[in-house]
Amino acid sequence: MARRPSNDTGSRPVSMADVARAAGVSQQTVSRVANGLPNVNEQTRQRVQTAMQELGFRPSYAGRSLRDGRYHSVGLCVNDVTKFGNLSMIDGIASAAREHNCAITLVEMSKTEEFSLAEATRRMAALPVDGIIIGMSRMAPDFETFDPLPGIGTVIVTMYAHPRVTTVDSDHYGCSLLLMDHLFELGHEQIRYIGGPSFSVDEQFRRAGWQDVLERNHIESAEPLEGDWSANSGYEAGRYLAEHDRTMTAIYAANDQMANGAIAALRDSGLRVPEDVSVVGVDDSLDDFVAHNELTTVRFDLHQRGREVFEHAVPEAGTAGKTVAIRIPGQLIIRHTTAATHA
Amino acid sequence: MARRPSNDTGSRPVSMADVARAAGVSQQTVSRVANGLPNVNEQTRQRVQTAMQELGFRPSYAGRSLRDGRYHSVGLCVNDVTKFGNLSMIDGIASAAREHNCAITLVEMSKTEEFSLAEATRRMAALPVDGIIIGMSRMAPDFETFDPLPGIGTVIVTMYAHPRVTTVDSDHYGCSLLLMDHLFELGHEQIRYIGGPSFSVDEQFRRAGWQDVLERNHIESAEPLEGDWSANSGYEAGRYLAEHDRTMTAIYAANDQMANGAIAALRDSGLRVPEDVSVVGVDDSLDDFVAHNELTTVRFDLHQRGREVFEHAVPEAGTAGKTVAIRIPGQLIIRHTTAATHA
DNA sequence: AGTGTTATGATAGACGGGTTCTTTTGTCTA
DNA sequence: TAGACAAAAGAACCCGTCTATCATAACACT
Repeated sequence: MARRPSNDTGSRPVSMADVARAAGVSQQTVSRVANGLPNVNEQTRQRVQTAMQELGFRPSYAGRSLRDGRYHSVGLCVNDVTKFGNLSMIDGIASAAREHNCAITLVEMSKTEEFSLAEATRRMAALPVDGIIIGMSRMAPDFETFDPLPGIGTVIVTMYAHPRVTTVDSDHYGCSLLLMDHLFELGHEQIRYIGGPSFSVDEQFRRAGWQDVLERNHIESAEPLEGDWSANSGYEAGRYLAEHDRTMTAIYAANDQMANGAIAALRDSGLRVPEDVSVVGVDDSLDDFVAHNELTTVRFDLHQRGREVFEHAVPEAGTAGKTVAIRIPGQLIIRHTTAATHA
Repeated sequence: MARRPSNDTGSRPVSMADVARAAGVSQQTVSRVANGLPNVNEQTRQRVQTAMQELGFRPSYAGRSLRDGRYHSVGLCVNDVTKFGNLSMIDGIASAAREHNCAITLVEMSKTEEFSLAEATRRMAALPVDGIIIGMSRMAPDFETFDPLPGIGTVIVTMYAHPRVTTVDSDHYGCSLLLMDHLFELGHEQIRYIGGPSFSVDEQFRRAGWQDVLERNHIESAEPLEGDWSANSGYEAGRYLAEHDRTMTAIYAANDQMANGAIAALRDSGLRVPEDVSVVGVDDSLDDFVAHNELTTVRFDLHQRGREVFEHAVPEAGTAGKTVAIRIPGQLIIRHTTAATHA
């Protein structure tokens, strides 16, 4: 059987051996030069470096990884790259990874189908990753029973806590408390809620926060409305509320996009914001899209979340072991869609 | 020197040899089971699989890659994940990669600093990638002189053509032609332009398209305005135009966000859209953020672009070799911010 | 008994980089 | 000129997976 050619012409990538042959030295000397080790004659070093240049040598990632058992990459699994939550997750993790001189190995699962943590883990495990991060934007069917792969750091980005896996997320419950407290201080009590799709984990926690605050204040909560995160769905909901609820003084929309839609709907219905109805959102995501963004909202520190996620997935000496659940608080940003009630 | 333990307790990842030992078979047989080869007794197969389960065996990515010289991942280098163009690129490539059962190795370069293609290539080359994709949203200083690394597919996402590298992009020049033709058909001639930052490659081509159409029709083009892609910058520009240009009948904003800002500015200045001034944008990116999006715009098929990019970066048998420049046309979407002139 | 089939093991080598150990070469000193 | 010592370079081997041979059983079918 024909041995692959010794790279006179061959398509095989250039190895240290090829460089060694070209420079007339041993492969070890090439290694020494490549890694800047001492005890190499200056003349020899030159010769080797020239050979490297000419042959276009690049060290084999596979060979090196095999040797030192590390990949310098962290695996990230999301279902849909474009969703605000996932995007901001990628961004945050990317910058944390960069600080650690690490790449991200990104796998996008099906955008529509439900996916299990086991499946996500299985796919990530076949890739060059030192740690696994799974964005769980909707409840996985095997969340309770899931066991992380031994020997590799695993983090799930979600609000739910897990007994055997570290979870990290922005505090989607706490943001509701911030906003609701703000509205209460302004005298609002009849606060309607426009949520995202009910399968969304973020939605579940944001809604729970809204509901709990009302209950704690002994206010009977009116039925929450369900949107799909889009401005149009917020508009629909806003229209409905403007026409059917005369007692409402404020709307809490579970994201800024829906809040923006709701504001448009209220104004189209002849209601003033914030004079007649106050509106709040979450995410602080409108700036690029809307001129003079005036929405009161909550901003999350997504880079901090990225760092936390990364550092728990790839524990840097010592941090290892403990399973924790980290919730990163948001920050209330008061603009001009909220005002005190008249009463 | 102490040999690493044979994994009674050791932290070394589980290898085939470990599984073989546990199952009391040879490494050969484990390999046969792992790869579903025939000629393995059903009972033995069971035993091996059980051992794999118990030990948590996962085949070494490094070992396998070293062996068969492929990584099943494509490298993607961008400067800022969150920018619309980059995000949509990631999304398109991710879905193309998934179709090929491939992952994406993502490297984010500095968001602010200029980066060279050589630098990007150097970093990507040290990672497990079968191909390299570089998003060049601003002109790289070494674009002209850049030589791709031999032996690895390289694609630059940009409108500029390159003699030695395949480039792919949405047609940021053609989109201007589509929009300008549309406006001309409606009778507009005094069409002002609100562009993105001038260092942006997309901006350069969109503006060139606007300018060329005017010149071709022997219309002296008024000074283009420069924004930063944000709605606020579009608002500023729109305000300025409303106050200083009485002859203008249409505005071409280089993206939807600025268009949206411009519309708000025009209305705040007492001008009606589209009755007094028509407005168009590019990207079709408003839907999620704005209720009842009525903006006439151009939509790009970002998934097609992703596929083209991917398939040229990782040529599937045969496609290899030729350097091409691919421009994917956009699609004009006429909504209700454009109308015929009165005259 | 002879032939073939199936199951498994033993051994080795390829892949590329890096470490460790050993050998060679060169220089300086007594 | 011999001995000491350091610098330079080479040889061997490991990492884990896969494949390619052989070799050796056990078993079935004529």
